[in-house]
Parts: sequence; structure tokens; C-alpha cells
Amino acid sequence: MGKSSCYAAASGIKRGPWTPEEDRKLLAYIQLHGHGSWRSLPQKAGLKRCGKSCRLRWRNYLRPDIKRGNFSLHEDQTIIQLHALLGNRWSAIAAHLPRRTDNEVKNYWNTHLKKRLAKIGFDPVTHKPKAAILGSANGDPKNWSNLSHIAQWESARLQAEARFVKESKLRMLESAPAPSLSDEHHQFAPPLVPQCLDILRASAWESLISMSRSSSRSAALTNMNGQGNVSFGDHHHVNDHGINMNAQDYGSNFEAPTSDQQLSSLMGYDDAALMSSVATGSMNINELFGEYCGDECSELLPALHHDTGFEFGGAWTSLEQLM
DNA sequence: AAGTGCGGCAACCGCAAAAGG
DNA sequence: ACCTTTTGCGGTTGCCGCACT
Repeated sequence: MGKSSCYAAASGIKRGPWTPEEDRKLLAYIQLHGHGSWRSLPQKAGLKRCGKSCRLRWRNYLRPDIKRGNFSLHEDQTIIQLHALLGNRWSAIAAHLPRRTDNEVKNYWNTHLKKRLAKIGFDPVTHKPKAAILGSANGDPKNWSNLSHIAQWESARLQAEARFVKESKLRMLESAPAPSLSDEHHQFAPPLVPQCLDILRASAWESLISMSRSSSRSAALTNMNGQGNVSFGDHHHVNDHGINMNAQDYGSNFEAPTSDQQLSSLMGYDDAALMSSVATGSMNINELFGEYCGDECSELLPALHHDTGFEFGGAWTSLEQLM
């Protein structure tokens, strides 16, 4: 027996474009009762649609917190840069564009931005100049390596943010009383923006490092002397590339790092010499932390991972490969 | 004016993960 | 632990309107 689909030509199930009347029914029902189970919604709302179709219509079109219309230059930049970092993870990209839906972002990418990138000579998949892909000597592999490096950090950061938002929502639901009309305003409200993640992360790093810094750091730095003198100047924080990390997104007390030095400082990397050893390949990321933290580092990292919910693993591996 | 091609976008499809029993 | 249902996501399709011939 074939797999059933809610869109299959089942009796009486309508498909195709939504009429204003259907929109009105769906909107009225959700405003009054919330969506509840999408499966049972169409019948209750008097719609001859499947629940999946209703959900999609609500999510992509009827929700009051949706912004429609032209994308701003800033939104263009954000999409392009996040796509370079995340690939086709439209929901993650849309999460950084307030009031935009993943479907809208996806469509906009496919119909506008992809072509625009191609037109100016960039591969829309890799975001590298086509010349570089073809092995041209003009492309500096080190620069791309650094970009990838940045991408790994940002990717890990976004994972953590997504987790944070999810957990925050769960906490909200747990603490909320039984569903009522007023709860629907939560559904209408813009997605919760992580306000303290970077602070959590920064403090976690600071804690981790400060625990061991006093005993290990001076020795580490002594050992590092003379090992590599390449500047870390081309290790830019994503902000320097225009990533959408406005300070207000992280709460009024948080100032997003605006330079390599600030980022390094936030993460406990306030010694360019140490980082340049990583950059030159004379030390891998685990060795770096070994030097910083001593043997207890290997125990602290999983604990830190657990406490912050931060997925270091993938970024870690990739960072090592890149360096 | 009619035909054709193309771009934009809403909607559909199918899979995977999460949630619930 | 397993199965079923629900939800979320990304890729794809097809309709509609506009521009061009």
C-alpha cells in the first residue's frame, strides 16, 4: 500500500491556492482557539484542507508577525553571509531575519540572490570566486581557510543559539498555565531572540580558562615564544564581515565584539602569539587548550559542553583540520 | 491581439526528527 | 523499547503575471 499523503486526492480535500474566504476562516479560528492539533484543525475551522496545508498557510502567510515586501540591503547581506556559513539551512537563516519566513528567504535566494552572486562571478554554492574554484592562482587559499574557520565558529554559535531558543520556549511552555486566548499572543510574537548566549559562552570560556590559567599559562606562553610569528590579523570575527549580530539582539548589557582582539579576549584568547601558533599549524586546538588549561582541560570541555549545551565537537574537528 | 517564454512565489511533497502513548 | 502521530524542514512543482516577439 502506498504511503498516504494529506495532499493525495482524498475525498473532498481541497488543494491549490487559498481563497480569501479560506484565509479568513483559518485566521479567525486560530485567533480564537489557537491552532492546537493541525490535523484536527480543518474540520473544526470548517475548512476542506488538510492540516498540513493549513499549517503551511498560517506559517508562511497568515501569521501577523510576518513582514512582506522587498528585502533590504542589510537583509540581502545577512542572507548571503549566513548562506555562506550555513548552506541551505533556511530556517536557521530566517531565524536571523526578524519577521521573515524560511520559505520566503529560500525563494528570495533562489530567484534573486543566487543569480546576483553568479553574475558577479561568485559560485552561489561555495561563495568563492569561480576563478578560485577553478584553481586560479588569484585565490588565496589561506584567506578561504580563514573564512571557513570563521564559518565553523559561527555555525557552532548558531547551533547553540537554536538550542537556547528551543529551551527557552520549552521553559515558557512549562511555566505557562493552561492554554488560553492570551497565550496565542506568544504565537503571534516574534521569535524569542537569544539575549545572553554570548555572555554565557564568554563566561564559560572565562571560567574554564581562569581555573587553570594561573597554573599553566605562564609556562605555556614561555613555551610558545619563538613559535611562529604570523600575525593573526586576518582572523576576523564574523562581525567584521557584516554578520547580523547587532548588540541589541543580545540584550542591552551586551556589547558584541567588534574586533579580533575583542573576540579573542572574550574567548580567553588574548595572546596573539598563542593563536598564531595555531594558525601556523605548529599547535593544534587541543594542544592549545592543553597549554592553557593543563590536563584537566580534557575533563572540563565535556562539562562545559554539557553546561552550555554547546556543540563544540564538529567545530572542533573542523578547526583542527583547517589549522 | 495572440502566442510564447520566463521569473517570482505560494503551495506541495517526502523525509526526518520529535513527541506522545 | 517500540510504534504511531505530529511537526519541521528543504527541495521541487506549477500557477500566474509580465515582457517580449
